[in-house]
Amino acid sequence: MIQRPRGTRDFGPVEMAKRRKVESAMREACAVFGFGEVVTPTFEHAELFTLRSGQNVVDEMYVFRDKGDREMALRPEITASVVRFYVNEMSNFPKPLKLYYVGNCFRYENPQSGRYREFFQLGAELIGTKNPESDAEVIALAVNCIRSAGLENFVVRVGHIGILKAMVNKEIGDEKLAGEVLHMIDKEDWDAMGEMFDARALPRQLFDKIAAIADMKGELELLNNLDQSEATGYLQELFGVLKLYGIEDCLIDMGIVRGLDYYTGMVFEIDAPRLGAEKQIMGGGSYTLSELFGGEPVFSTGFAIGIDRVVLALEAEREIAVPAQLDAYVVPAKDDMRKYAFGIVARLRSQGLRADVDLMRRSMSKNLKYASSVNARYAVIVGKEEMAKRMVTLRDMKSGEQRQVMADDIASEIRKS
RNA sequence: GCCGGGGUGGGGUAGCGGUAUCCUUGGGGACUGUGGAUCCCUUGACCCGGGUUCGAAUCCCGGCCCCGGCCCCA
Repeated sequence: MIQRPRGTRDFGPVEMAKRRKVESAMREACAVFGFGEVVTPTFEHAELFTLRSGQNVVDEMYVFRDKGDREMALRPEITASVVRFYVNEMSNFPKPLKLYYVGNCFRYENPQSGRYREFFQLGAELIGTKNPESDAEVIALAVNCIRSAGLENFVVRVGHIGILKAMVNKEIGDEKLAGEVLHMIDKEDWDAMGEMFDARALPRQLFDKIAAIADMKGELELLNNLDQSEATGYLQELFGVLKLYGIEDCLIDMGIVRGLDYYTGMVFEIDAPRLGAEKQIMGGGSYTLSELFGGEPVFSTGFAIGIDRVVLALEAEREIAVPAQLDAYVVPAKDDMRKYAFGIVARLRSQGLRADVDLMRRSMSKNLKYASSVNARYAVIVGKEEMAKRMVTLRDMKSGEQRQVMADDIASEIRKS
Protein backbone atom coordinates (compact mmCIF):
# COMPACT_ATOMS: atom_id res chain seq x y z
CA MET A 1 0.00 0.00 0.00
CA ILE A 2 1.25 3.43 -0.85
CA GLN A 3 1.12 5.84 2.02
CA ARG A 4 0.38 9.50 1.92
CA PRO A 5 3.57 11.58 2.17
CA ARG A 6 4.46 12.78 5.62
CA GLY A 7 2.89 16.07 6.59
CA THR A 8 0.22 15.97 3.86
CA ARG A 9 -3.49 15.34 4.23
CA ASP A 10 -6.44 13.91 2.36
CA PHE A 11 -9.69 15.78 2.83
CA GLY A 12 -12.99 13.91 2.65
CA PRO A 13 -16.29 15.36 1.45
CA VAL A 14 -17.47 16.48 4.89
CA GLU A 15 -14.16 18.11 5.75
CA MET A 16 -14.00 19.80 2.36
CA ALA A 17 -17.48 21.20 2.83
CA LYS A 18 -16.26 22.82 6.05
CA ARG A 19 -13.06 24.08 4.50
CA ARG A 20 -14.85 25.49 1.47
CA LYS A 21 -17.30 27.26 3.72
CA VAL A 22 -14.48 28.92 5.65
CA GLU A 23 -12.57 29.71 2.50
CA SER A 24 -15.59 31.17 0.70
CA ALA A 25 -16.36 33.43 3.63
CA MET A 26 -12.82 34.82 3.56
CA ARG A 27 -12.83 35.18 -0.23
CA GLU A 28 -16.05 37.10 0.02
CA ALA A 29 -14.46 39.41 2.58
CA CYS A 30 -11.63 40.12 0.14
CA ALA A 31 -14.05 40.79 -2.69
CA VAL A 32 -16.10 43.12 -0.50
CA PHE A 33 -12.92 45.09 0.21
CA GLY A 34 -12.32 45.47 -3.51
CA PHE A 35 -9.51 42.95 -3.81
CA GLY A 36 -9.24 40.88 -6.98
CA GLU A 37 -8.06 37.30 -7.06
CA VAL A 38 -4.79 36.22 -8.66
CA VAL A 39 -3.34 32.77 -9.17
CA THR A 40 0.37 32.19 -9.58
CA PRO A 41 2.32 28.97 -10.25
CA THR A 42 2.67 26.32 -7.57
CA PHE A 43 6.38 26.17 -8.35
CA GLU A 44 8.77 28.97 -9.23
CA HIS A 45 12.46 29.44 -9.86
CA ALA A 46 14.02 28.75 -6.49
CA GLU A 47 15.79 32.06 -6.70
CA LEU A 48 12.50 33.92 -6.27
CA PHE A 49 12.31 32.69 -2.71
CA THR A 50 15.98 32.61 -1.82
CA LEU A 51 16.42 36.25 -2.82
CA ARG A 52 14.27 37.65 -0.12
CA SER A 53 14.37 35.01 2.56
CA GLY A 54 17.07 33.93 4.89
CA GLN A 55 18.76 30.56 5.10
CA ASN A 56 15.98 29.25 7.35
CA VAL A 57 13.41 29.37 4.60
CA VAL A 58 15.82 27.93 2.07
CA ASP A 59 16.59 24.98 4.32
CA GLU A 60 12.98 23.99 4.50
CA MET A 61 12.09 24.49 0.85
CA TYR A 62 11.18 21.73 -1.54
CA VAL A 63 13.80 22.33 -4.22
CA PHE A 64 14.38 20.24 -7.31
CA ARG A 65 16.00 20.40 -10.72
CA ASP A 66 13.66 20.03 -13.65
CA LYS A 67 14.50 18.23 -16.88
CA GLY A 68 15.98 21.42 -18.30
CA ASP A 69 18.33 21.56 -15.30
CA ARG A 70 16.55 24.59 -13.86
CA GLU A 71 16.49 24.93 -10.11
CA MET A 72 12.85 25.06 -9.10
CA ALA A 73 11.05 25.21 -5.77
CA LEU A 74 7.56 24.47 -4.55
CA ARG A 75 6.35 27.78 -3.16
CA PRO A 76 6.84 28.13 0.61
CA GLU A 77 4.56 31.19 0.52
CA ILE A 78 2.81 33.26 -2.10
CA THR A 79 3.69 36.90 -1.47
CA ALA A 80 6.93 36.61 -3.47
CA SER A 81 5.03 35.21 -6.45
CA VAL A 82 2.45 37.98 -6.33
CA VAL A 83 5.16 40.63 -6.20
CA ARG A 84 6.96 38.95 -9.09
CA PHE A 85 3.69 38.93 -11.04
CA TYR A 86 3.26 42.59 -10.22
CA VAL A 87 6.76 43.50 -11.37
CA ASN A 88 6.45 41.39 -14.53
CA GLU A 89 3.05 42.48 -15.75
CA MET A 90 1.13 44.79 -13.48
CA SER A 91 3.49 47.57 -12.56
CA ASN A 92 1.58 50.16 -14.54
CA PHE A 93 -1.84 49.19 -13.28
CA PRO A 94 -3.75 51.92 -11.45
CA LYS A 95 -2.76 52.26 -7.81
CA PRO A 96 -3.53 51.15 -5.26
CA LEU A 97 -3.51 47.62 -6.57
CA LYS A 98 -5.52 45.21 -4.43
CA LEU A 99 -4.84 41.52 -4.92
CA TYR A 100 -5.69 38.39 -3.01
CA TYR A 101 -4.86 34.73 -3.45
CA VAL A 102 -5.64 31.30 -2.09
CA GLY A 103 -3.31 28.40 -2.54
CA ASN A 104 -1.28 25.54 -1.19
CA CYS A 105 2.26 26.08 0.05
CA PHE A 106 5.03 23.68 0.94
CA ARG A 107 7.62 23.63 3.66
CA TYR A 108 9.83 20.73 4.60
CA GLU A 109 9.31 20.93 8.34
CA ASN A 110 8.58 18.50 11.09
CA PRO A 111 4.80 18.17 11.28
CA GLN A 112 2.95 18.81 14.50
CA SER A 113 -0.36 20.21 15.58
CA GLY A 114 -1.38 22.88 13.06
CA ARG A 115 1.77 22.40 11.04
CA TYR A 116 1.95 20.47 7.80
CA ARG A 117 4.31 20.10 4.89
CA GLU A 118 1.56 21.11 2.55
CA PHE A 119 -0.66 23.83 3.95
CA PHE A 120 -3.09 26.39 2.64
CA GLN A 121 -2.93 30.13 2.76
CA LEU A 122 -5.22 32.96 1.87
CA GLY A 123 -3.44 36.26 1.58
CA ALA A 124 -3.81 39.78 0.27
CA GLU A 125 -1.43 42.45 -0.92
CA LEU A 126 -2.14 46.14 -1.18
CA ILE A 127 0.45 47.49 -3.57
CA GLY A 128 1.50 51.03 -4.26
CA THR A 129 0.82 52.99 -1.12
CA LYS A 130 2.26 53.47 2.32
CA ASN A 131 0.39 55.40 4.91
CA PRO A 132 -1.63 54.67 8.04
CA GLU A 133 -4.91 54.35 6.19
CA SER A 134 -3.62 51.78 3.70
CA ASP A 135 -2.09 49.73 6.50
CA ALA A 136 -5.34 50.01 8.41
CA GLU A 137 -7.21 48.84 5.34
CA VAL A 138 -5.13 45.68 5.22
CA ILE A 139 -5.50 44.99 8.93
CA ALA A 140 -9.23 45.57 8.63
CA LEU A 141 -9.41 43.07 5.80
CA ALA A 142 -7.48 40.46 7.76
CA VAL A 143 -9.75 40.93 10.76
CA ASN A 144 -12.83 40.77 8.56
CA CYS A 145 -11.63 37.56 6.96
CA ILE A 146 -11.21 35.95 10.36
CA ARG A 147 -14.50 37.31 11.60
CA SER A 148 -16.49 36.25 8.57
CA ALA A 149 -14.96 32.81 8.82
CA GLY A 150 -16.82 32.74 12.13
CA LEU A 151 -13.94 32.80 14.60
CA GLU A 152 -14.68 34.65 17.82
CA ASN A 153 -11.61 34.22 19.99
CA PHE A 154 -8.59 35.83 18.46
CA VAL A 155 -6.08 38.50 19.35
CA VAL A 156 -4.76 41.12 16.95
CA ARG A 157 -1.38 42.58 17.79
CA VAL A 158 0.10 45.46 15.86
CA GLY A 159 3.64 46.69 16.04
CA HIS A 160 6.15 48.73 14.13
CA ILE A 161 9.65 47.49 13.55
CA GLY A 162 10.87 50.88 12.40
CA ILE A 163 11.67 52.01 15.93
CA LEU A 164 13.71 49.02 17.01
CA LYS A 165 15.29 48.52 13.63
CA ALA A 166 16.46 52.12 13.46
CA MET A 167 17.71 52.08 17.03
CA VAL A 168 19.59 48.82 16.72
CA ASN A 169 21.10 49.70 13.38
CA LYS A 170 22.17 53.12 14.54
CA GLU A 171 23.59 52.15 17.93
CA ILE A 172 25.26 48.92 16.88
CA GLY A 173 26.40 49.86 13.42
CA ASP A 174 27.48 46.37 12.39
CA GLU A 175 24.70 45.11 10.11
CA LYS A 176 25.20 41.45 10.88
CA LEU A 177 25.30 42.03 14.60
CA ALA A 178 22.22 44.18 14.39
CA GLY A 179 20.44 41.37 12.59
CA GLU A 180 21.32 38.96 15.36
CA VAL A 181 20.02 41.35 17.97
CA LEU A 182 16.73 41.74 16.12
CA HIS A 183 16.46 37.99 15.94
CA MET A 184 16.91 37.73 19.71
CA ILE A 185 14.27 40.37 20.22
CA ASP A 186 11.89 38.34 18.08
CA LYS A 187 12.53 35.29 20.22
CA GLU A 188 12.49 37.31 23.43
CA ASP A 189 15.75 35.65 24.33
CA TRP A 190 16.95 38.29 26.78
CA ASP A 191 19.54 36.02 28.38
CA ALA A 192 21.36 35.46 25.12
CA MET A 193 21.09 39.13 24.30
CA GLY A 194 22.51 40.12 27.66
CA GLU A 195 25.46 37.82 27.19
CA MET A 196 26.06 39.24 23.77
CA PHE A 197 25.97 42.79 25.03
CA ASP A 198 28.47 41.92 27.77
CA ALA A 199 30.74 40.09 25.36
CA ARG A 200 30.75 42.97 22.90
CA ALA A 201 30.89 45.60 25.61
CA LEU A 202 27.76 47.23 24.29
CA PRO A 203 26.13 49.74 26.60
CA ARG A 204 23.78 48.27 29.14
CA GLN A 205 21.56 51.29 28.69
CA LEU A 206 20.84 50.30 25.12
CA PHE A 207 19.89 46.80 26.23
CA ASP A 208 17.44 48.15 28.78
CA LYS A 209 15.96 50.51 26.25
CA ILE A 210 15.50 47.78 23.65
CA ALA A 211 14.03 45.38 26.17
CA ALA A 212 11.65 48.03 27.42
CA ILE A 213 10.37 48.80 23.95
CA ALA A 214 10.08 45.18 22.88
CA ASP A 215 8.18 44.48 26.05
CA MET A 216 5.50 47.04 25.28
CA LYS A 217 2.41 44.95 24.81
CA GLY A 218 -1.07 46.14 25.55
CA GLU A 219 -3.39 49.03 24.87
CA LEU A 220 -2.61 51.85 22.50
CA GLU A 221 -2.00 54.21 25.42
CA LEU A 222 1.27 52.38 26.06
CA LEU A 223 2.75 54.44 23.26
CA ASN A 224 2.49 57.50 25.49
CA ASN A 225 5.38 56.07 27.50
CA LEU A 226 7.54 56.11 24.42
CA ASP A 227 9.36 59.10 22.99
CA GLN A 228 7.09 60.62 20.40
CA SER A 229 8.44 59.61 17.01
CA GLU A 230 7.40 59.09 13.44
CA ALA A 231 6.49 55.50 14.24
CA THR A 232 4.38 56.21 17.31
CA GLY A 233 2.48 58.91 15.49
CA TYR A 234 1.99 56.53 12.60
CA LEU A 235 0.54 53.83 14.82
CA GLN A 236 -1.74 56.28 16.59
CA GLU A 237 -3.08 57.47 13.30
CA LEU A 238 -3.47 53.87 12.10
CA PHE A 239 -5.45 52.90 15.18
CA GLY A 240 -7.65 55.92 14.57
CA VAL A 241 -8.58 54.63 11.12
CA LEU A 242 -9.13 51.12 12.47
CA LYS A 243 -11.59 52.57 14.93
CA LEU A 244 -13.53 54.15 12.08
CA TYR A 245 -13.62 50.70 10.49
CA GLY A 246 -15.18 49.33 13.66
CA ILE A 247 -12.07 47.54 14.86
CA GLU A 248 -11.28 48.57 18.40
CA ASP A 249 -9.75 45.57 20.11
CA CYS A 250 -6.29 45.57 18.58
CA LEU A 251 -3.32 45.53 20.90
CA ILE A 252 0.07 47.13 20.57
CA ASP A 253 3.01 44.76 20.52
CA MET A 254 6.31 46.42 19.83
CA GLY A 255 8.07 43.07 20.18
CA ILE A 256 6.87 41.76 16.81
CA VAL A 257 9.87 41.59 14.52
CA ARG A 258 8.70 39.04 11.92
CA GLY A 259 11.14 37.69 9.43
CA LEU A 260 13.17 40.87 9.92
CA ASP A 261 14.41 40.85 6.34
CA TYR A 262 11.90 42.74 4.31
CA TYR A 263 9.31 44.18 6.63
CA THR A 264 10.00 47.84 7.02
CA GLY A 265 7.23 49.42 9.06
CA MET A 266 3.96 48.23 10.48
CA VAL A 267 3.81 44.55 11.34
CA PHE A 268 0.88 42.60 12.72
CA GLU A 269 -0.10 39.13 13.81
CA ILE A 270 -3.29 37.37 14.82
CA ASP A 271 -3.35 34.51 17.32
CA ALA A 272 -6.06 32.04 18.22
CA PRO A 273 -5.21 31.44 21.88
CA ARG A 274 -6.90 28.06 22.16
CA LEU A 275 -4.68 26.56 19.49
CA GLY A 276 -1.61 25.88 21.64
CA ALA A 277 1.90 25.86 20.25
CA GLU A 278 0.94 26.75 16.68
CA LYS A 279 -1.52 29.45 17.55
CA GLN A 280 -0.57 32.12 15.04
CA ILE A 281 -3.21 32.12 12.33
CA MET A 282 -2.07 35.18 10.42
CA GLY A 283 0.99 37.34 9.89
CA GLY A 284 1.63 40.42 7.85
CA GLY A 285 3.05 43.87 7.55
CA SER A 286 4.33 46.50 5.18
CA TYR A 287 7.35 45.90 3.02
CA THR A 288 9.22 46.91 -0.11
CA LEU A 289 10.01 43.90 -2.20
CA SER A 290 9.60 44.84 -5.81
CA GLU A 291 13.08 46.27 -6.29
CA LEU A 292 14.50 42.92 -5.25
CA PHE A 293 12.89 41.41 -8.33
CA GLY A 294 14.03 44.15 -10.63
CA GLY A 295 11.13 46.56 -10.34
CA GLU A 296 10.79 50.11 -9.15
CA PRO A 297 10.59 50.41 -5.37
CA VAL A 298 6.96 50.21 -4.38
CA PHE A 299 5.48 50.22 -0.94
CA SER A 300 3.15 47.38 -0.15
CA THR A 301 1.28 45.91 2.78
CA GLY A 302 0.08 42.35 2.94
CA PHE A 303 -0.82 39.41 5.08
CA ALA A 304 -1.22 35.66 4.87
CA ILE A 305 -3.78 33.65 6.80
CA GLY A 306 -3.17 29.99 7.61
CA ILE A 307 -6.44 28.44 6.48
CA ASP A 308 -5.69 25.15 8.19
CA ARG A 309 -5.21 26.86 11.50
CA VAL A 310 -8.33 28.95 11.12
CA VAL A 311 -10.30 25.76 10.55
CA LEU A 312 -8.68 24.17 13.60
CA ALA A 313 -9.42 27.22 15.73
CA LEU A 314 -13.04 27.31 14.55
CA GLU A 315 -13.53 23.66 15.37
CA ALA A 316 -12.09 24.25 18.80
CA GLU A 317 -14.87 26.79 19.34
CA ARG A 318 -17.76 24.85 17.86
CA GLU A 319 -18.58 22.48 15.09
CA ILE A 320 -18.61 24.04 11.64
CA ALA A 321 -22.16 23.57 10.37
CA VAL A 322 -22.50 22.44 6.78
CA PRO A 323 -25.77 21.74 4.96
CA ALA A 324 -26.90 18.22 4.16
CA GLN A 325 -25.31 16.84 1.07
CA LEU A 326 -28.59 15.81 -0.52
CA ASP A 327 -31.92 17.59 -0.77
CA ALA A 328 -33.69 14.64 -2.30
CA TYR A 329 -33.11 10.96 -2.78
CA VAL A 330 -35.36 9.35 -5.32
CA VAL A 331 -36.41 5.80 -4.52
CA PRO A 332 -38.41 3.60 -6.84
CA ALA A 333 -40.96 1.51 -4.98
CA LYS A 334 -40.68 -1.30 -7.44
CA ASP A 335 -38.30 -2.28 -10.19
CA ASP A 336 -40.64 -1.19 -12.95
CA MET A 337 -40.59 2.36 -11.56
CA ARG A 338 -36.86 2.80 -12.09
CA LYS A 339 -37.12 4.54 -15.44
CA TYR A 340 -39.64 6.96 -14.05
CA ALA A 341 -37.25 7.60 -11.14
CA PHE A 342 -34.43 8.62 -13.47
CA GLY A 343 -36.70 11.11 -15.16
CA ILE A 344 -37.64 12.58 -11.79
CA VAL A 345 -34.06 12.91 -10.57
CA ALA A 346 -32.97 14.48 -13.85
CA ARG A 347 -35.66 17.12 -13.50
CA LEU A 348 -34.75 17.87 -9.88
CA ARG A 349 -31.11 18.26 -10.83
CA SER A 350 -31.91 20.57 -13.70
CA GLN A 351 -33.82 22.67 -11.21
CA GLY A 352 -30.69 23.01 -9.15
CA LEU A 353 -31.50 20.66 -6.31
CA ARG A 354 -28.97 18.28 -4.90
CA ALA A 355 -30.66 15.07 -5.90
CA ASP A 356 -29.67 11.46 -6.15
CA VAL A 357 -31.29 8.20 -7.19
CA ASP A 358 -30.80 4.54 -6.40
CA LEU A 359 -28.01 3.11 -8.53
CA MET A 360 -27.70 -0.22 -6.75
CA ARG A 361 -31.11 -1.68 -7.56
CA ARG A 362 -31.87 -1.95 -3.90
CA SER A 363 -35.17 -2.68 -2.23
CA MET A 364 -37.28 0.22 -1.09
CA SER A 365 -36.58 -0.58 2.51
CA LYS A 366 -32.83 -0.52 1.97
CA ASN A 367 -33.13 2.65 -0.05
CA LEU A 368 -34.85 4.47 2.77
CA LYS A 369 -32.19 3.27 5.13
CA TYR A 370 -29.57 4.55 2.75
CA ALA A 371 -31.30 7.91 2.39
CA SER A 372 -31.30 8.17 6.15
CA SER A 373 -27.65 7.28 6.55
CA VAL A 374 -26.51 9.89 4.01
CA ASN A 375 -28.70 12.53 5.65
CA ALA A 376 -30.90 13.24 2.65
CA ARG A 377 -33.55 15.80 3.58
CA TYR A 378 -36.31 14.18 1.56
CA ALA A 379 -37.00 10.81 0.06
CA VAL A 380 -38.93 11.06 -3.17
CA ILE A 381 -40.81 7.79 -3.44
CA VAL A 382 -42.13 6.89 -6.87
CA GLY A 383 -44.57 4.02 -7.29
CA LYS A 384 -47.21 2.77 -9.61
CA GLU A 385 -50.08 4.64 -7.97
CA GLU A 386 -48.18 7.92 -7.91
CA MET A 387 -46.99 7.58 -11.46
CA ALA A 388 -50.56 7.08 -12.70
CA LYS A 389 -51.38 10.49 -11.22
CA ARG A 390 -48.05 12.10 -12.28
CA MET A 391 -47.28 12.40 -8.61
CA VAL A 392 -44.66 11.25 -6.10
CA THR A 393 -44.64 10.69 -2.36
CA LEU A 394 -42.44 13.23 -0.62
CA ARG A 395 -41.12 11.95 2.69
CA ASP A 396 -39.46 14.26 5.18
CA MET A 397 -36.64 12.08 6.48
CA LYS A 398 -36.38 13.93 9.74
CA SER A 399 -40.02 13.97 10.83
CA GLY A 400 -41.22 10.99 8.84
CA GLU A 401 -44.16 12.99 7.53
CA GLN A 402 -45.09 12.30 3.96
CA ARG A 403 -47.54 13.56 1.40
CA GLN A 404 -48.21 13.22 -2.26
CA VAL A 405 -47.24 16.10 -4.53
CA MET A 406 -47.35 16.62 -8.26
CA ALA A 407 -44.09 15.58 -9.92
CA ASP A 408 -43.84 19.10 -11.33
CA ASP A 409 -43.96 20.64 -7.86
CA ILE A 410 -41.29 18.62 -6.03
CA ALA A 411 -38.59 21.25 -6.25
CA SER A 412 -40.82 24.10 -5.14
CA GLU A 413 -42.21 21.99 -2.27
CA ILE A 414 -38.68 21.20 -1.08
CA ARG A 415 -37.60 24.80 -1.44
CA LYS A 416 -40.52 25.92 0.71
CA SER A 417 -39.12 24.19 3.79
C1' G B 1 17.32 18.58 12.82
C1' C B 2 16.09 17.34 18.15
C1' C B 3 12.78 15.31 22.36
C1' G B 4 8.40 12.53 24.27
C1' G B 5 3.97 9.15 23.28
C1' G B 6 2.01 5.85 19.72
C1' G B 7 0.89 2.45 15.09
C1' U B 8 -4.05 -4.52 15.31
C1' G B 9 -10.02 -4.77 9.57
C1' G B 10 -12.67 1.77 6.81
C1' G B 11 -13.31 3.75 12.27
C1' G B 12 -12.79 2.23 17.59
C1' U B 13 -10.69 -1.86 20.44
C1' A B 14 -8.95 -6.93 23.24
C1' G B 15 -4.71 -9.91 23.10
C1' C B 16 1.35 -8.44 24.77
C1' G B 17 5.60 -15.29 23.09
C1' G B 18 1.47 -20.53 20.58
C1' U B 19 -1.23 -16.79 13.61
C1' A B 20 -6.51 -12.50 16.50
C1' U B 21 -11.51 -10.54 20.49
C1' C B 22 -15.56 -7.43 20.57
C1' C B 23 -18.19 -3.03 18.76
C1' U B 24 -19.12 -0.12 14.56
C1' U B 25 -19.10 0.62 9.31
C1' G B 26 -19.66 -1.49 4.14
C1' G B 27 -22.40 -5.46 0.95
C1' G B 28 -26.52 -9.11 1.02
C1' G B 29 -30.82 -11.49 3.25
C1' A B 30 -35.22 -12.31 6.83
C1' C B 31 -39.02 -7.94 5.03
C1' U B 32 -41.60 -8.80 -2.39
C1' G B 33 -44.44 -0.21 -1.43
C1' U B 34 -41.87 2.67 3.79
C1' G B 35 -35.65 4.00 7.11
C1' G B 36 -32.58 5.01 11.57
C1' A B 37 -34.97 -1.80 15.67
C1' U B 38 -33.71 -7.08 15.82
C1' C B 39 -31.59 -11.52 13.79
C1' C B 40 -28.58 -14.14 10.10
C1' C B 41 -24.79 -14.35 6.20
C1' U B 42 -20.59 -11.82 4.15
C1' U B 43 -16.08 -8.45 2.90
C1' G B 44 -12.14 -6.81 5.80
C1' A B 45 -6.41 -6.07 10.11
C1' C B 46 -1.45 -7.30 13.41
C1' C B 47 2.86 -0.24 9.48
C1' C B 48 7.49 -2.05 6.73
C1' G B 49 12.30 -4.64 6.88
C1' G B 50 15.78 -7.34 9.62
C1' G B 51 16.99 -10.17 14.21
C1' U B 52 16.02 -13.52 18.72
C1' U B 53 12.89 -18.11 19.09
C1' C B 54 10.66 -24.59 17.69
C1' G B 55 7.11 -20.53 17.24
C1' A B 56 6.60 -13.10 17.03
C1' A B 57 0.90 -8.90 16.68
C1' U B 58 3.58 -9.78 21.26
C1' C B 59 10.74 -9.34 22.64
C1' C B 60 15.21 -6.53 20.21
C1' C B 61 17.21 -3.20 16.17
C1' G B 62 16.40 -0.02 11.97
C1' G B 63 12.99 2.56 8.85
C1' C B 64 8.17 4.72 7.68
C1' C B 65 3.90 7.14 9.41
C1' C B 66 0.64 9.50 13.21
C1' C B 67 -0.03 12.61 17.78
C1' G B 68 2.27 16.37 20.88
C1' G B 69 6.57 19.66 22.09
C1' C B 70 11.51 22.35 20.78
C1' C B 71 13.55 25.11 16.63
C1' C B 72 11.28 27.98 13.01
C1' C B 73 7.05 29.62 11.16
C1' A B 74 1.02 30.05 8.66
